[in-house]
Amino acid sequence: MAKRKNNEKYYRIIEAATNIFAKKGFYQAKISEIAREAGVADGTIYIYFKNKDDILISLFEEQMALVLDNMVARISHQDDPIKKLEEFAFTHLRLIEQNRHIAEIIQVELRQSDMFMKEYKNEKFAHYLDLIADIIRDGQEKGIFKKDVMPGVAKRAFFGALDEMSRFWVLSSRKWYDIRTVAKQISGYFLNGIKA
Amino acid sequence: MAKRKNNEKYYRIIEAATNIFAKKGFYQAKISEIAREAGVADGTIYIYFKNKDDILISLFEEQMALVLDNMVARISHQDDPIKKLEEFAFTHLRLIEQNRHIAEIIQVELRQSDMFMKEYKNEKFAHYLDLIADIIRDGQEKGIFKKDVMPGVAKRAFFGALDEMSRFWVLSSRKWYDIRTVAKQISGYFLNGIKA
Amino acid sequence: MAKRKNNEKYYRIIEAATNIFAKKGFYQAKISEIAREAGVADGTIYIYFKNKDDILISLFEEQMALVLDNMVARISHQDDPIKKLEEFAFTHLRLIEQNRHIAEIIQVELRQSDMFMKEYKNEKFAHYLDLIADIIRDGQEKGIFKKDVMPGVAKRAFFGALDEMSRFWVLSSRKWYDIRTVAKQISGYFLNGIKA
Amino acid sequence: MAKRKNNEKYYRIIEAATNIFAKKGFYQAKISEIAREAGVADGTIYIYFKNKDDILISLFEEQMALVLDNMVARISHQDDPIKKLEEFAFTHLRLIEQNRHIAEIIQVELRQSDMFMKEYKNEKFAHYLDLIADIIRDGQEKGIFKKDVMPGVAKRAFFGALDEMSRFWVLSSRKWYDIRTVAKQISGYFLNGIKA
DNA sequence: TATGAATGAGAATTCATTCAT
DNA sequence: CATGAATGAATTCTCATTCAT
Repeated sequence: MAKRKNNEKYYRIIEAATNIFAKKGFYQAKISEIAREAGVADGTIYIYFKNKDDILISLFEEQMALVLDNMVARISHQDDPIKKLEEFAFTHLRLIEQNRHIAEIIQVELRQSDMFMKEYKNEKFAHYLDLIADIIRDGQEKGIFKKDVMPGVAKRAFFGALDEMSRFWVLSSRKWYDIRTVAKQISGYFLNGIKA
Repeated sequence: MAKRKNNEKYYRIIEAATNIFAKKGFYQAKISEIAREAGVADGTIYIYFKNKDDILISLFEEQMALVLDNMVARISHQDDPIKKLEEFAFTHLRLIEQNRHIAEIIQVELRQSDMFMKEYKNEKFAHYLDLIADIIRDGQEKGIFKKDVMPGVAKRAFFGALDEMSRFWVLSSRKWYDIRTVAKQISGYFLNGIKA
Repeated sequence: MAKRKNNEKYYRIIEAATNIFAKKGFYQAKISEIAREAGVADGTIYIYFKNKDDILISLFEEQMALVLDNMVARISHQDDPIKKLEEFAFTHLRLIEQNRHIAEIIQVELRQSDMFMKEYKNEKFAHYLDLIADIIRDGQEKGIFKKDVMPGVAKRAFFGALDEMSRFWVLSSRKWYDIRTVAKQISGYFLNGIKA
Repeated sequence: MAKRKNNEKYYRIIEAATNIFAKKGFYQAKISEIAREAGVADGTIYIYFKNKDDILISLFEEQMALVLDNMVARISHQDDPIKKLEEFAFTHLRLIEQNRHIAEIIQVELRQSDMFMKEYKNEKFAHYLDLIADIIRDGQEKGIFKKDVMPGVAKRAFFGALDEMSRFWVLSSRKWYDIRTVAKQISGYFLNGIKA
């Protein structure tokens, strides 16, 4: 397999696949269609990717890396765990809004890959969730959050709340609520719920 | 298409499909395997179902009907909106625990069907979410919950929190937390967050 | 197999099949559709017919019997071989015009049944062609037609000329020529060609 | 779809299909059998042809192109419209005799394809018929043929006469008449019939 | 590296026919 | 005779992947 990084074609294929997966879904997307969209030959895709699942997973990893970096940068601007969680909620929802294709892929198509759902160890995603757990633990140490809150449960509850809202947006044709309002609401319930 | 209701074969096929989908995934499940498991001929499946997607959707509808009835019965035993939400969380998670196959299908396989994700109007599920919204509105009227909580957002946040926990369980090989504890935690965050 | 003759259902099925074959073609026509159109159960068809090919062949035989009787009656009104051939041409074309469904089946669908084309001994059709040969032989004996005309060739040439015209009509959406004119033209070429 | 022309595989498949269609009939011919006979994989056929009907239609077009060229070359050797029609009859029948497979396909199998019968605009065949009409018009202008002969009817009558004879040959196991005799007979009836 | 023609395993679905009622 | 649910064999076509150039 060719060196991926710093290779233009690798990113052309990733981008083409993002569009096609979002438009057609993982199983309906054809390798030849991705190749055409990327302006390469079918066979070329197999120089950069092991197989179809690998395109999806690579696409996901590239995006999650950006999302992670973005999120880390945003919340590092805040010191207060409460502000950090508010920032997390808003940044997450804004990302979904600004990248409908990516959001749709993560919400819907990613879950169509058996390899992804059942075999892939999703480290980037685990890391993303752990950003939340870390904030909560930090807050507990600072005496801001209740001691009996279980970070491993709370991180999932918080992410799940945001994620369900995202799913609703992605699957709806129109947006029903303002992002800032929703972010406020969700972090509001949660923060009041875990505050000491 | 033959009459479905009160027909033994219809339910035999639903049950067989539940097992096979959970074991292999929607796309890897073969009609002939479902037929064999159900003890009918391949063609018989097409007397009761339009196509493979239809099996999945029918399976979902049958289960959601049971889940809805079950949930309605459980929460109607409670008067207090707070108790109702606690009961909802516990009942939802217990249901997932007791029906791993069904949970796995709803969490994973259902999302592999384009027909389900993109065409199907999911009324049963909307109804399920609205049980939560109704409890919240009731609590607001009784002055128990804050007036500024938006039921349309809160119902998704609450469900999302439970659902993400379910996904974690379904995709994990082992169970990490006790159900009652998790239900308590999640309804705890949420209730403290929205209480007046 | 039930007695066919004098049985209403037998004829109801024949009629239904005539419509469905003409509309959809032999291979696209479904037994269940014919059954529905005839107002009987699928299985009932197999009481009156051996199989699908048998429906087509029976249909053809019933129609050819009518056509033959009709044609024999018409040409027996004439004594003169020339008048007989003119009458044959006109009667044949008028039949096609008045029974588009039947014409279409004979022209198109009948030829889609392998059994019909390759195994079936088409006695009714042979008899129909022999009406022409008989007229020609009669004319030769009376000194009206050339002795060197070969009746076995001429009967096919005459029928083929009429049949090709019919095919054109059946496959065209509109009628291009007046029947009487065409019958005149065709019998005209032919009669002048074989007259002594 | 790959470039067809100048591609060896395209013609290998056409030839294999010709044999299989003639031997088994269109509906009994299996794609995998054609592929095996052509020495290619099943999937390869779909690189060169849209579907099974397309093989049949392509086969027909390739043959009709040859037939047309052949016929045009033959009749252009003659100046006299009478000689031209005699040549047409003989060439047509000889072609049928020398290409039993192709004749059988055109006579029998082609008519089993709904796409061919109901959608395909048969330009090559129309052109073939018009060769006859052109000769007749030419003869009329030269005062050789009667003015009242309608070329649009006469071309079908002449072709139909030849075609019915061909059908008879194709469906008979043995040949009953000598080609030159039959060509003479048929063009004889017809020419005497239309001569001024 | 890049290509794209070739591969061929694989599976959903159809529908004529049967037969228990 | 009539029914129509059940059968299951049978086949087209798709498309991820390979590999000779």
